Amino acid sequence: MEELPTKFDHTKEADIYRRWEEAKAFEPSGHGEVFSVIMPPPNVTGDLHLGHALTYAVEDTLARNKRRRGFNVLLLPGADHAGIGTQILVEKKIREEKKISRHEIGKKQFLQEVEEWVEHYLPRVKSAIKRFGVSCDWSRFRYTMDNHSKLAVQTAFIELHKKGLIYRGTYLVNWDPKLQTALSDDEVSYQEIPGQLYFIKYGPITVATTRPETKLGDTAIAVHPHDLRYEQFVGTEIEFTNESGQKQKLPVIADASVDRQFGTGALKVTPAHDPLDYQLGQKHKLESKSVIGTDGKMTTEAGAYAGLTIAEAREKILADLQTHNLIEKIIDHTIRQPIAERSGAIVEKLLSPQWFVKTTAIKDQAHQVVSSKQIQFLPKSLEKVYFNWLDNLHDWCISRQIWWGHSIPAYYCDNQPEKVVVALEKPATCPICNDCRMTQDQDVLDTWFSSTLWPFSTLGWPDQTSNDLKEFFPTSLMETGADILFFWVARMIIMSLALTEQVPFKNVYFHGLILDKDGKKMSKSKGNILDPLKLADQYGADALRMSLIGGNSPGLAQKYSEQKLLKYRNFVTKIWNASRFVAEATASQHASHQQSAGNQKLNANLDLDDREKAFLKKLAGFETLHQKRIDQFYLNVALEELYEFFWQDFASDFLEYEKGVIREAKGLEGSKHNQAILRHSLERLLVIISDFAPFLNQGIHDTLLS
RNA sequence: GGGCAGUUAGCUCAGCUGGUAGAGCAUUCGCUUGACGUGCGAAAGGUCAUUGGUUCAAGUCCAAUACUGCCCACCA
Repeated sequence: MEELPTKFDHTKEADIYRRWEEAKAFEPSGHGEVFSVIMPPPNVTGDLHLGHALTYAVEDTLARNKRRRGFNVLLLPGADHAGIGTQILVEKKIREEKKISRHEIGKKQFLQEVEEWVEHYLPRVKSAIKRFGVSCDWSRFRYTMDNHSKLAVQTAFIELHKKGLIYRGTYLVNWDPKLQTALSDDEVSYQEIPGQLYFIKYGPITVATTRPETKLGDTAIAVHPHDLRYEQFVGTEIEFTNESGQKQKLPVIADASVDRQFGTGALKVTPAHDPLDYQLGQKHKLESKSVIGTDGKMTTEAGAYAGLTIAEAREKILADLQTHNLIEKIIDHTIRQPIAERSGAIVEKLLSPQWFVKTTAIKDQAHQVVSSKQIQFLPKSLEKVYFNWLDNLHDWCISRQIWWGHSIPAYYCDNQPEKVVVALEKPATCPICNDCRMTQDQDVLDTWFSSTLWPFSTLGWPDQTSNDLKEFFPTSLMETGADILFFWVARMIIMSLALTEQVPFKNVYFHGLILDKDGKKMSKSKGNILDPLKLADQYGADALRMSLIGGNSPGLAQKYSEQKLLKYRNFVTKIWNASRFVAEATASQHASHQQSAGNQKLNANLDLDDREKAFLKKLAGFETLHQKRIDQFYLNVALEELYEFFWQDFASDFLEYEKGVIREAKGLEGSKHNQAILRHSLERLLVIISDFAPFLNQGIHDTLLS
């Protein structure tokens, strides 16, 4: 008899996947209860990290479990065009390779470069997903910039506009001076840095500010209505000497939002460059004076300071104030600086015409569907985080002044540029002036706009007659990282309610961040990235999948190291060898019975001893509990228990026992039933294992149990 | 300033609806040349962060405290 290999050859995994794919094993069966999962589309930038691998492992394990139990399973793969992210990378590429900027290369040529980039990376993303063994339906693969997605995005924009949920207006937005685009609130993070608080004399009133250069855009002084120190000035105009030595006048207003404790209790109001000041300006009908431009330099409104960078302007204005003895004092003060998450630039708040989604109009509904359990979060604690986000929600700025993204179906009248028509096609003649050819909006949409339509745009929306939409929507589960709760999950809920009047999914499983072994975030700059593809090649995809699932608790961060991988690599080897033993010990018996593959019915006439009865009972109990764990999404617990049961109860105890009996019996006949039970038990366990380690299961059946 | 989470063996972490603490790795001892890039058997190691409460019974529920991490927020 030829020697069987003593370990699973994971280099064959890709071949196994190819066979599955050819057999079209992953398309929905068309019958049974529906289980639908739309996979989070990874960025086409091509970098898959361990978080992606974890997502795939969880989704695939669940999908395989449901599929083998007769569910009608849809697992739909896709990829995201990643607007700003991709644009930054392509800009970097042409800067390095061609030594030119995107402005030099021009929009048309630049987009060509992006398309080439995508063509290069998209296949990589697909093959990575395959490498992890994900049993998704490739015939339904979608990309956020494919033609159908474009139609969905345009339609969504138009419908929301019709409903009054999308509007255009000039508001204070987050401006990234480096990328030259507006950003949403969620794309801005804040860092605390040491700074100064300047006490500047405005005649009789001294105000405290961290940003003296915005002084040029002041249009009022605000104080608290009950502040006795300033009561006499409220409603009047104060006159004072300004930085240029000139006399200047500003009105004094009273507003309860002013903090009496801070600084001097008096606030200089710069409506064009600060959120609170902006609100004050709206409320008190103040003029707005934009002194900082989109290029991050002072505008002509800034007079003598025009053209200076913000830093230069600050320096000069402080010097000028000093000259006129207008600085009372300077103290150290920690300031919160807004940073653009993508580019790292310091974000400026400035007035700019942009498109917005009126998310605030849907937030009550968005709150309700979660509090009423129409959507369940796991872990539940994230519901509070979600509610908190909704409570603080502002409308969502969706226009971006970049090039790579979905275009906006809005057309301006050339004669009256303030007039706009929103439509799928550019009107042949302008319905406003009946004269011009109209110009399309040059901006593109925030990447997340198309992402938020994903649960239904992938299923055929806006085509209401789509079978997939009818059958699989709302989807059963969304599995993703807790870090994109706001960016994505919350907005999917809002957009789905606004456009389909349904929830997008019934369950959300959030996994936590995967950290390195020291508990640090993995990032390229730190050089502590573990590449899941390399790990899969080194240890096998099954071991990788199990190591990620085994260490994951919903919502909690996990420290990850190759040590965890070793545990499951050994588990794979253990399963292989237990199967190898059973195969060898039962080969002749098995053949003589000519059992058909998959027939796991145990002959009822077999005479079982107590030990065997006990084991089979324990096995049945384990199977029941295991399925319960899976149904509750406790995959980590389910896997750990499987590990224990297989290794201890099956391999070390039961298998060793039967091995002894079979050896004793020597002759085949004497141990026939022991062999049958052993084989039967193994096959039952392999069924469960196949959810977690599909390649291994396939390999065992191909090589050992065939 | 507000919120959320974590704190369990040396390390990494499990522990569902409360009932005399578990795994992997590391350590110690023994065994094993035919399933097992090893495995098997055994040992050692924890007052489950602290304090108080509920209970016949708490790592598990409640309250407070401490430390760590994360998120949110218009103190200019």
